Amino acid sequence: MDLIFKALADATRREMLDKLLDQPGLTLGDLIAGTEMRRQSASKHVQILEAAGLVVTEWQGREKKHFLNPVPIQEINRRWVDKYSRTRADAILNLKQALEAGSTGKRK
Amino acid sequence: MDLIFKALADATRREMLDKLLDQPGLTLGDLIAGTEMRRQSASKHVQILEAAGLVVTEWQGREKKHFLNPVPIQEINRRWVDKYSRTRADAILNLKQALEAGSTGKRK
DNA sequence: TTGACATGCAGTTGTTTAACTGCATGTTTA
DNA sequence: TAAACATGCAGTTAAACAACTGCATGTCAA
Repeated sequence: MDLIFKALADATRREMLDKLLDQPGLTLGDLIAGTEMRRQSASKHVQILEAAGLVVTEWQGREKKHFLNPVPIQEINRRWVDKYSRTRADAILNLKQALEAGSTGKRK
Repeated sequence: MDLIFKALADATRREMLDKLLDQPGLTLGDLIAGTEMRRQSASKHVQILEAAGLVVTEWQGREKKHFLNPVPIQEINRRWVDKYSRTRADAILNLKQALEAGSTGKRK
């Protein structure tokens, strides 16, 4: 779970996932096309995404095709985001009270 | 958006959010109770959570009460997770083909 | 009004991270 | 089989991060 959150914490990696969502099967070369990034940097990012299970790869000859795996993200949604969406009524009430008290987060 | 993902990337901070979900209004002292962490470290984490909008605070005298704000997490769900949950059929097909080809991600 | 308390802010240090360069390995094609 | 190609792996470096210590500021209670 920690690996997934860490992987998603980087904007470059989120952009990679976006590309793979639109165009499944891109190679490493495809992924860096149009960017300033070196091949080796992108490769490291892919490793992190693979370790988190967010990207699955398949070798075809000398090319490595990359595919987005949406399951871990759905996992986050199910096991984590849902919990906070179902915020209990009293918690929301407390938050509202804090906000309505004119709280700015700054000490008076 | 980047601030939210970065804030969620740390396990300590996710635990803080869990505590605030269960017990709205905890102080900094409450948050570090039972942990090895120093007050100052926890304070830094809270700053990061506040900057991401995940935590809202209210001063009551010399105490600072902390509240979870579920809105940014719901934002992530709406603007980001949904996109990957609605993965297009052909993308899933491509992924399945990659997996069924016995791909281990390792070069043959 | 003074001492205990809750927190903030500044600075230090060790670890992690992300970029790079250089070289190695396996694959296709002429 | 040799050259061009796609990628991997190792090592370096600079920036970001997370923990700490020490000191300052504002609040409560005797």
